[in-house]
Amino acid sequence: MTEQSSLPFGKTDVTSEELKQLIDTEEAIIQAKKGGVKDTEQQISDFINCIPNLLNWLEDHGRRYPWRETEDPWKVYLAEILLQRTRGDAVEKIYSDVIQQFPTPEALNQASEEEIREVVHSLGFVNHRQRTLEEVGRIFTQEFNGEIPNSIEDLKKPWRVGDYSARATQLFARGEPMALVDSNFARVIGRVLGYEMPQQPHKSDDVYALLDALTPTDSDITRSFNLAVLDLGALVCTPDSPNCESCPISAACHYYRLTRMEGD
DNA sequence: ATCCCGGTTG
DNA sequence: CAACCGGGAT
Repeated sequence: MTEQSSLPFGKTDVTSEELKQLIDTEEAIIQAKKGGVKDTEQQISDFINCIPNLLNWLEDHGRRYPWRETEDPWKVYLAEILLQRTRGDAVEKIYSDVIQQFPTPEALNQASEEEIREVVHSLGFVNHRQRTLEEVGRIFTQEFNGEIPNSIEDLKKPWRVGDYSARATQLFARGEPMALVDSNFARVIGRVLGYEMPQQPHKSDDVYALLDALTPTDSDITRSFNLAVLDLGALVCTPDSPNCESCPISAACHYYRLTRMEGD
């Protein structure tokens, strides 16, 4: 059999015909129009046709982080907390230490404040992180019998665990199809579609509606799709000087067409 | 929906 | 000195 392994990137070998069965194109068009996307039907169609390229790019260029090699909800959840407003490379340096020191919610619950502060120190946001982790240990131990909750709502109970971290856990650990919205994601989608992003995209219901519609409703493809957009934003479609020449979806990119007309 | 916060690192 | 796989408070 050629059954593709799910980790680290999910399913990256997909045809655009398959994708069209898994994407709510009608809804995506409706939502895209709200963001002022020009020539909407064609733009969405072009984007979907480029997704296979995007997923192939991920297979070759995607970042391999340890939290992408597991579907253990605890390890994924901890990683998402550490990754809040923080570079992946910085988290990678301390990640194994965190997992070793806090292999379970109970272990975290037993840890001292100084112990927690020390291990996350290099990430910054030390006060945030300390309080969050303390609450995670206490709440998961006392209210959930040491288990990792299996709903967005419950995952958000500890202070400073919001939609992004909770959704990311359900997506990467439980395979629930849904879109993530972070700064990278918003920038990439905004540029490609020519969608006018609000100032805080991760709080916009419209943005979630658009991205949830665009996200393929298959566990392994949702995974690859989200990781691909994330890594594209971090490695190629960077904030100030995007490297459009090496972008796998420039053929469908509204921003790229603009820069070609102005530039060089 | 808007404003503010956070702290190490490259 | 901005940036970083956001979130709380108002």
